[in-house]
Amino acid sequence: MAATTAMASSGSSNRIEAQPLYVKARNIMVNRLIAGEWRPGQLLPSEFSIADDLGVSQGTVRKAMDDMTAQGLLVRKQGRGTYVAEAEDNSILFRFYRLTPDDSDATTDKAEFPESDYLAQSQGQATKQEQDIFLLSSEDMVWRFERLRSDPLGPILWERLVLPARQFPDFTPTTRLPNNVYQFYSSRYGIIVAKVNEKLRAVTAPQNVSQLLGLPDQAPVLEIDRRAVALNDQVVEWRISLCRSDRLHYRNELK
Amino acid sequence: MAATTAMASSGSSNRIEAQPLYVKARNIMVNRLIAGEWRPGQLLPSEFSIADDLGVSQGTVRKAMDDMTAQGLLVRKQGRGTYVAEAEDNSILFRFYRLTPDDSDATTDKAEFPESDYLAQSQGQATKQEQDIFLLSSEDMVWRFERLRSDPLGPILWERLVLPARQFPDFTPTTRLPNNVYQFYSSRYGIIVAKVNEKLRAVTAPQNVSQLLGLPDQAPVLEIDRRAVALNDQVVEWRISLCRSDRLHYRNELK
DNA sequence: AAACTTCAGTCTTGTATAAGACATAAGACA
DNA sequence: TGTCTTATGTCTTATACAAGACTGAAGTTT
Repeated sequence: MAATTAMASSGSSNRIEAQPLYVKARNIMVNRLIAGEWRPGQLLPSEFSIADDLGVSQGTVRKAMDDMTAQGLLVRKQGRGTYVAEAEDNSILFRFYRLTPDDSDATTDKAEFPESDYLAQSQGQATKQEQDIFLLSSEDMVWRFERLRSDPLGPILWERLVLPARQFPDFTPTTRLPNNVYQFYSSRYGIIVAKVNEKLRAVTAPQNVSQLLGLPDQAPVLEIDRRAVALNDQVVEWRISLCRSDRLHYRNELK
Repeated sequence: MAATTAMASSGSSNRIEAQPLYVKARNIMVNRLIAGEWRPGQLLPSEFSIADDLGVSQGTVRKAMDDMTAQGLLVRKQGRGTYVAEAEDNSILFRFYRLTPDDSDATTDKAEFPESDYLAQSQGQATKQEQDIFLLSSEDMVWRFERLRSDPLGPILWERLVLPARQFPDFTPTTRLPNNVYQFYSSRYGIIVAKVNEKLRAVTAPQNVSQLLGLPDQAPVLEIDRRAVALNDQVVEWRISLCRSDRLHYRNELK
């Protein structure tokens, strides 16, 4: 082991922080991701060189990376190296997309990713609720989108999407979100979405929505309230979707 | 290393199966769980003794166990040993229970586990659909339950539950399921539920259900179609729940 | 001369093992 | 009864080697 380095405390000092080396290593590396020092798609230094940098062995760095890989943060390729995951990796396009046509039974048989029609897009001051969600003050601005998403058979869902303006500085009232937003956040702004929290309810569709979706009046639809949170635990996106439930369902696998 | 054992192939035979030792070890151990050789709650032999048994090193066995622990199959306790997980471990009571009152915001603030009132219970021949789900023949029998589940504030959901009779030989028309069924399957029959697949829809409640739940006629409710699958990939439980969605929601966290 | 193949060297991640640290429980002993 | 010792577990770290992937030199063919 190296003589004197950042991590190798080695002095059995009276510091209370009894934390395994690989946990410290993981924290350091995750912080580099948060800080944007390592950006999505980037090739990381090799396990050996990181180990050398941190003053630990390759196995320890590797164990730290195990967690991050399992979490989907990193992607390893034997013989080539380890990359910061992009939203497209791992067929992760569908990681957060749970809607499936009723007929396709196989779990692997994925639906097409729906297209989007934009109904409205505007910037405005954050409402009380939005301030709570994004931890903003009353002067802060947010972007709001309304769009209708459809697959080849017709409209699937209506959704309202809110983003804190600060995180997306170069937006204009005419910039459209791409189809895969998390890929977009990742590649363009370096925002890594670590998880999303969803709340599902069954509600009766408002008249305008049921019309847009081509559903009868008072039809029941699935309401999905989703908050995407980044690695630093900040909410970076809030969306409410109203999904038709007559030919689609929300599929979930719990382990 | 031991001289000649089951796993240490060592012969460099022309078999194509190039599988890492730790994968083989994991398969062997999972099979012991499936076979019931190791039952839920049981203390496993130590990593060293298993390693000795399989003819590999402790580290390899440990790596195999890492996966199983992450999967929730095993529970490790430093200094004591490794146990086969019980359904109650890991506050796993709520692992498959995703319904939360609207007011409780914190993810850790768990709702009370609801009580059950049984409306019907009977044994009968498997329908076509049930044969498909459980891979049964037309003569095979199933148990069917109907129950109303309530929390202190009143009824929450109505559900119909189907079990293949073969798996639960000592059932009678009056035996009630305990509140935590997966704990029950595990401790009594050694059936380890590895995962559950759920399909969610928004539907209008049938009149009898809306009455039972105290909802207005035509109220939208959340329909949850759940299939619990055991370690051997067999479906061991099928249930359809209709949940009130006015003061509860289904919460999901995707990583 | 240009294009292709082969192969060795060197980089990477993946696998297996060993040794010691740390945690817990049970018996020895004052 | 309380403390110490010991045995037996898991947990952490390090090391050695295997296997995949790229690079470039050397040879071969066209």
